[in-house]
Amino acid sequence: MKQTGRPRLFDQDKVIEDAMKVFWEKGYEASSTDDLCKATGLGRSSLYNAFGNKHDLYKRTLKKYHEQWMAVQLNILTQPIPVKKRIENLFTWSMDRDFEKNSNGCFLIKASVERSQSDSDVQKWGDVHAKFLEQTLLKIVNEGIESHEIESEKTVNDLVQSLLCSYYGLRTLNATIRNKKVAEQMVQATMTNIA
Amino acid sequence: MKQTGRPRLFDQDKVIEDAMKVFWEKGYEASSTDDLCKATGLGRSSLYNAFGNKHDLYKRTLKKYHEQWMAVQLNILTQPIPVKKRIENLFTWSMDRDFEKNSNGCFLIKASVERSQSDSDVQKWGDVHAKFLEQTLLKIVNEGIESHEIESEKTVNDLVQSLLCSYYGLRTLNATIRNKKVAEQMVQATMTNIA
DNA sequence: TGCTTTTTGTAACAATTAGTACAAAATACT
DNA sequence: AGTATTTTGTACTAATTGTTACAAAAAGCA
Repeated sequence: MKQTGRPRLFDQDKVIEDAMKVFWEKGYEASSTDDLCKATGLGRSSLYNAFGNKHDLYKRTLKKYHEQWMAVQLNILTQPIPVKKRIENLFTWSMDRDFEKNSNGCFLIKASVERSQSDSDVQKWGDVHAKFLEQTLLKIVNEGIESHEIESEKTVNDLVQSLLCSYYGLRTLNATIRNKKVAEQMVQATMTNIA
Repeated sequence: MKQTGRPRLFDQDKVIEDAMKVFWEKGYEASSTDDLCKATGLGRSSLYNAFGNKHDLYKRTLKKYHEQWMAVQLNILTQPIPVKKRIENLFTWSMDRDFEKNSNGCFLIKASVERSQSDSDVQKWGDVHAKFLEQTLLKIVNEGIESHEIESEKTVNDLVQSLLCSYYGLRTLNATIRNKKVAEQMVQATMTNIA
């Protein structure tokens, strides 16, 4: 179903991705519409015509981020390798992202800490992302218990909650301490909890 | 040593505290100098005359926050009660702060996630606060091991890193999920790791 | 009483902010 | 070719931003 009217000169997905980088790096408040225009290459008219306003565009970036990384994390956690190794891979993968050049950590964590109190869209996507991770971990920890890969006196719930907590802690500390050696120790320390 | 000149009509400490609330709630970028004037009751002249500029005032609030809560946390962790109970108290105390009305979590965590990448003062105080917590935990976990209160095959370091990670994770998740029941479960799950 | 010093209130500054008005441009359909 | 529809570029808005200028006010000291 082709549209009538002048065709767009830009790729919508690419623009959302470019805008995401701006919000990710600077945060919502510190990102000006001018920054967004420059980063996306769009003029103000095109940006407002296509996305409504700054906050609507922000929402699109949150959704896109969630969908992208949910897929990646799900992939890591469903590989045909031992459960513990998969979990460790999730942690080392996150750590590697956190220590890439110009990394700003996890966009959704940053957005949640900055704004979830005052922005229900941020609240929603932060929540969705955390719940997804929790459910996925629950599934594979159960898998590990059934296959006797994981043997623990703790309940499945305790194991999962503790892992989720460590995951968010690692990513937050990586933004604070910024020391890869320390991060690696934390991953190892976390793994001892599902020994 | 009394100063010459017109005396101040305000209490410096009170002003820093009021300004802290603004930065804490809105973040640095979203806090306008007008917000700061209104919250502190000072005119623009007085504020700039006394604190230089917005960022210098921000620095004062970071320092004050660190010093205040460091004292509280240290007090919790050095009570004459079992080590495990002290650690649990640190977690429940933090959780209670996170679920107070209009809570914005830990100011330093929020500031670090928002700005530590681009603001060396935030970086510094976030780092100092984390290191303080780490060192204090190290001291009392050692204490717990020597008194045989804590018996674990894990190294002291692993225990401490895991606790620190869980602490930051809990506080970050409390900003994201905002569910006290879940938070309580996480504290319990964390405590099973130093069983 | 004057002189110095500091604080205070008012007014202003240039720059930036998010968002809009409007006409020209580019397409599809008739 | 002409019309409808959408996108685009330029210019603009009104409000807000952080910061400063300056004179009046309030104290100590001579």
